Amino acid sequence: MTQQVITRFPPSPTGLMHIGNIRSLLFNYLYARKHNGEIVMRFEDTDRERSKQEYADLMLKDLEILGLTYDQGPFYQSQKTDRYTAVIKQLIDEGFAYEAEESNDGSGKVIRFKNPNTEVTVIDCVRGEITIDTTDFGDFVIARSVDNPLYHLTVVVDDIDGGITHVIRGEDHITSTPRQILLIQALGAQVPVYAHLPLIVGDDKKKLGKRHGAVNLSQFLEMGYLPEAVVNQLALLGWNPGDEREIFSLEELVQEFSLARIQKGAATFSYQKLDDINKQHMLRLSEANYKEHAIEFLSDDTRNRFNADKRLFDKVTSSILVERLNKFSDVTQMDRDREFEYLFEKPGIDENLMSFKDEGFDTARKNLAMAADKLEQVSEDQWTIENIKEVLWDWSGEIGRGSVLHPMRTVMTGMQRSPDPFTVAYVLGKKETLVRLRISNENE
RNA sequence: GGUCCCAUCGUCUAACGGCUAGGACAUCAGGUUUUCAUCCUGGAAAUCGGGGUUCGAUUCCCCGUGGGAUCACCA
Repeated sequence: MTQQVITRFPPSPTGLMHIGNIRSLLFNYLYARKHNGEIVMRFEDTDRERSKQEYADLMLKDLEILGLTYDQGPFYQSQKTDRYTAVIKQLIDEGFAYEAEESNDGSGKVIRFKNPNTEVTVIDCVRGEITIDTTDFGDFVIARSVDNPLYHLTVVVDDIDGGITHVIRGEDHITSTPRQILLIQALGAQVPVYAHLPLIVGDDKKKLGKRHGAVNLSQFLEMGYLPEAVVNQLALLGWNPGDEREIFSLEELVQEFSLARIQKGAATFSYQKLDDINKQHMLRLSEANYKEHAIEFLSDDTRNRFNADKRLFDKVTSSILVERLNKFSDVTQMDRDREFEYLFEKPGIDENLMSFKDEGFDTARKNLAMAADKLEQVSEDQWTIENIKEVLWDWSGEIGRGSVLHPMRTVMTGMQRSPDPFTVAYVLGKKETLVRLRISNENE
């Protein structure tokens, strides 16, 4: 048996969880789970100024939402200073590091690593061997003082202490890898396997950032995207299963994942593709789950009205929403456009709207009366879209479908554009449908 | 600028050196449809350029061009 795989989630709690962040964590997750390994959760919070506990808490919550579980931690580097201090002292004692006199703020000293100025070769799963001359780095700083360590030092110590076997991270870390390898060698530890992921970029090909729009998970959730869709999209940015499948749950991704199928080139984030992936994940949802999400995106007013008639919302969801939504926030837009209004209130009579082409209102009214008579014959318990359509289809074909269906749809909804009349009639129910179709009575 | 990385349709990508370069999203056209949405069918659309190696390069090598990352007492 080979060595147990251990990967890590090492975010810095200096802000909200970022898409690029999540992608790195996701790949660490997929690789570890695929190989029955473990994942260590740790916060790299040595920057005392910028790190905040609240960010750490929010990040943990995001991981939970995404389903990215870990096996150890969360650990906080800020709580391990004794260990780092010991390592720094050891490095100094062994001549690998030294205290330098200068310091930015003019006070105190700084700890520098004594660079052996050698060439270091990084063996990377994605890119092969990358050789870099470390002379360029000079004697880089590893700590502000013996008890105030910096990133490169803490990463290396934690990876060694945690027995991390695979470091999977963004390509932006590639040039700092040789520095870390130098430290690992000085500490006499084993160098992990590296995999540097291609960057996710915006339309301008630059690393995805705030200026490109939404980048935080919470923003995507607010826009009505499903966490599993975000995960799916991120996995496909820089990786593919080797065949033409595209829709995967997290579990399915674990099954298919392989470092060998990671791309080298940067990938542009696409909302259009996300929409498509999201829609397909929405269709995988159970009806109960679907409704739960959809109702969240309604205005309070509309939500209350639907809550008062759960059966109505069931019908709307299964016959209208599933057909029309790409993401759940689309219901917010529909709501704003008053596209649910007709469900609760009978729209006023608009003679122009109801007249099909140049047939005029009288024809419309006559056809509506006939349609009502036909529908009268469908019993309450047979009131389905299929049955409604069957009763009207052939007959309306004889006198012109538009002449019947257009007035019917508009008299029920009051809208220029709407779902088809059969669906609308089904949702409204038999009684209400007939009331709306029989306009003659009230006008005379 | 130094160092490093990368390069297939607009976008994400497939193609152990060998079919007409395949799929998805987007787009366009046609069809179904009273409308919108959906759905069906079809189309257009790519190997950055130049040299090699080879019987044969998207694929391997070199040069160029382009893009990106990184050069902190941030992570």
